[in-house]
Amino acid sequence: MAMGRPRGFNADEMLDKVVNVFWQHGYEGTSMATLMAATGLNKPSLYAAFGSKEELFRSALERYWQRQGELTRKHLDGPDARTGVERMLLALVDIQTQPGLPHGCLAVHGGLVGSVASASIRDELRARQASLQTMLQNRLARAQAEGELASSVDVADLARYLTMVGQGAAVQAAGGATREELRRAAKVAMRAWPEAD
Amino acid sequence: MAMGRPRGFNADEMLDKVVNVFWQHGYEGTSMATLMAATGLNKPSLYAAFGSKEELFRSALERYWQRQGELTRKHLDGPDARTGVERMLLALVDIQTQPGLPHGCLAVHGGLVGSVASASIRDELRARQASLQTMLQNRLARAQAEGELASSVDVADLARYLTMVGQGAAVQAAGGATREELRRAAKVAMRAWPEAD
DNA sequence: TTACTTATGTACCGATTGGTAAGTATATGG
DNA sequence: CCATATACTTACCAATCGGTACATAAGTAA
Repeated sequence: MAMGRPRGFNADEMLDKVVNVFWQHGYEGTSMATLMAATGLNKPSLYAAFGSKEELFRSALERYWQRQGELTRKHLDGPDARTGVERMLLALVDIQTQPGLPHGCLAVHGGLVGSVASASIRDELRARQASLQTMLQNRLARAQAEGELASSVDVADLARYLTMVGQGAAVQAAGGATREELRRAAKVAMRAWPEAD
Repeated sequence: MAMGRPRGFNADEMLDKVVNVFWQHGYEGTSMATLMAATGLNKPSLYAAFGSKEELFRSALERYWQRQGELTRKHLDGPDARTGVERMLLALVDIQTQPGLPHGCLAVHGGLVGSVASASIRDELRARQASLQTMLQNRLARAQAEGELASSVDVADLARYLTMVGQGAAVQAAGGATREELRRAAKVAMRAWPEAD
């Protein structure tokens, strides 16, 4: 069997570059021409390696989500829920303000607006955010079962609040807030943590 | 002097419709064809009445900002900073979850991502958000001068945190969170208010 | 009615969008 | 060396983008 000509680029490296472009400009703000410039590939190579623009975005999102998720989710298994959540918020801030990378959160960026044509993309991005909120809520429910949180605490409300803080931090980061500013803001946010009773 | 044919529509009413379209889909997610469908006008009428798409967006933003700003800024003059800020957050939530209108905040929606071509639009939207943050900070500084806030409080940090909460609420609202859910989240957020010492 | 001025409807512009057909280059397996 | 299979390059596709030229409709001032 003939093997055919090998491709002249590393698909994984290229996907990383694609992630950054989508991260910075969003799905609709990124054109195939932009991706060609960022990767140095021409269009047929991109399509052959990754499929359509939408498939390419989903692949990029998957990579982004896994990479950044590893850096955040692990913190929830901290010594207690409070410090776990605080560390997770701080890790989120760090991700959103990495030097040399786009600031903010890819999932938040694309989940807000867009033409009707890209509605399914928005739905997926929102679903990702919701899954993170659910994960938080589960951690809080566990803390409540273990007695760390009072039974009077509404873990759904608290999880929504914490998610909101993370999303707000993404907006701030995209708008130019610095890592230190956001770290301090995250610590202010933690003051809303329910007092032990 | 001949007066010419009068226009067959009310420009102010049409601008309101335009506001809603930009609010829902953002600047780049909205095409002139979408605006034609939403207003019932044809392209030359839109251009004659409002100028280019960018000018039309800026007019819509100005209208949006003034309208919603009236509903929020007034609360800052409440009996004290704490209740003023809380009322403002709740008013913000109400705006972001009005029935029959797009959910979220027009300024937050468009301020995150987009192609390089629309960078000046993003800059303006971010500037609006920053101005709100500054207004909040000024109110907090006044409260500090009046003794309502301890001198140890960093009003810049607190203002950034509160802005972040509002921006996070916009993300949540765009993602489908209900008014009641966000009202409860806003009350959780207020627990971070510095204790009187 | 006539002259003039502005609004509207249609049809178009060049540029860009996502996506692809077809020819050529470069590897492997026989 | 040869056949085959895959990748790369160029050129192109229809559709849509924001924006406009031009002809016609509809009003006012004389």
